Amino acid sequence: MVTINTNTPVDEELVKEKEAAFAAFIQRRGLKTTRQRNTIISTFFRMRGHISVEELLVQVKKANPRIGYATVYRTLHLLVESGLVEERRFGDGLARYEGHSAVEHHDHMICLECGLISEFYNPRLEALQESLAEENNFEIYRHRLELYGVCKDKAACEARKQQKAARAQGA
Amino acid sequence: MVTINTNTPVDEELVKEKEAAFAAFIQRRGLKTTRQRNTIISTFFRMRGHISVEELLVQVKKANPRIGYATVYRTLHLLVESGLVEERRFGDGLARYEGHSAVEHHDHMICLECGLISEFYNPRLEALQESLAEENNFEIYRHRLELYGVCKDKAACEARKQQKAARAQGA
DNA sequence: TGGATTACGAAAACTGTTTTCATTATTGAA
DNA sequence: TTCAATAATGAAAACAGTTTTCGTAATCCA
Ligand SMILES: [Mn+2]
Ligand SMILES: [Mn+2]
Ligand SMILES: [Zn+2]
Ligand SMILES: [Zn+2]
Repeated sequence: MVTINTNTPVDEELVKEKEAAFAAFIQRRGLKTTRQRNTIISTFFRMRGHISVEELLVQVKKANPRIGYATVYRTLHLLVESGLVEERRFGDGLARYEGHSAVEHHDHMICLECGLISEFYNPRLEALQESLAEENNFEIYRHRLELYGVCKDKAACEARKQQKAARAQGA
Repeated sequence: MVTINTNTPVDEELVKEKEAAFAAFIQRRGLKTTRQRNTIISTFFRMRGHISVEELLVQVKKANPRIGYATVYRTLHLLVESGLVEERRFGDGLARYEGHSAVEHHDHMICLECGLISEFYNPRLEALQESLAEENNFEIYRHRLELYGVCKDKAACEARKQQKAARAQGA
């Protein structure tokens, strides 16, 4: 298993690449380059994790308070269409977005106590899914696997939970 | 792999068992037995597949047109709480419900062309997930795995698609 | 630089679901 | 059997997240 580390700082090189890739996409589609879209994508790519529209908007407004959420929604759709970003839904009723990690595809473990989302990738798991699809005469385009449960490290889990509560209080 | 067959007729024995189990749950919780709830659950348990609220309400109204969707929603929540029914979300934005099949837990393959949902269960897959969780110091409560793709049997897939379109037209 | 085209932002609309609230039904005790 | 107390119902309003509308503003190519 590969467990994907989310705590490393954001790689500026990579961000620049993604910004360029998005610019190319905009070009290709005959769309226009705008101040707002640039602000939104450069904010987004510098954030970590699985980001909700709300969370993104808060950050975006720090750079330009006049940007509204319609534009954020619209830009996120473009990011998804460009293939640079994936939409996730972990069952709390809101869409979350993530730029691709180092590993192209990955699945998730979600702690129901502290909210920690761990990412993992396992080739045996992927292969097994393929073979099950094969048996059923089915061709897989994409899949989603989410493991819901709790951290076994209760101390760390509780600490994250506290931290989260404090943040919610302050906000 | 076990592929679960959804085309067999509903087992009346099993339905009666489920109705009894729900009655027991209602009792245990100190809730009241009502005409509406009985209608809703007996309708639900006689339907097959992954049923949306809308689909259920249509059938329920045939037995009692005065039943509103608030009661259907409320009863479905009770069914889920009772453990007799599971809620599913396959990404089309609406909740779907299913009574347990022969196999307690199962995962899904969803055809993006014809909408066919195949159910499967594979112990190796389950075990692999457990071992991945173990490696990550995580305890799984539940999981969801969905494979999205297309049927390889194009003829059968197309036929289902046509049938679906015809049904939508007629409704 | 003009002018067709695209994007923006605020607000309204939409969708699936939940809640409210006045009314009705169920239930266990008298 | 009544009789409350309690819970459930149904219509409509509220809700949350997201999408659409529409008048105005920005972009960008000839
Ligand atoms: Mn992820
Ligand atoms: Mn199923
Ligand atoms: Zn945790
Ligand atoms: Zn198909």
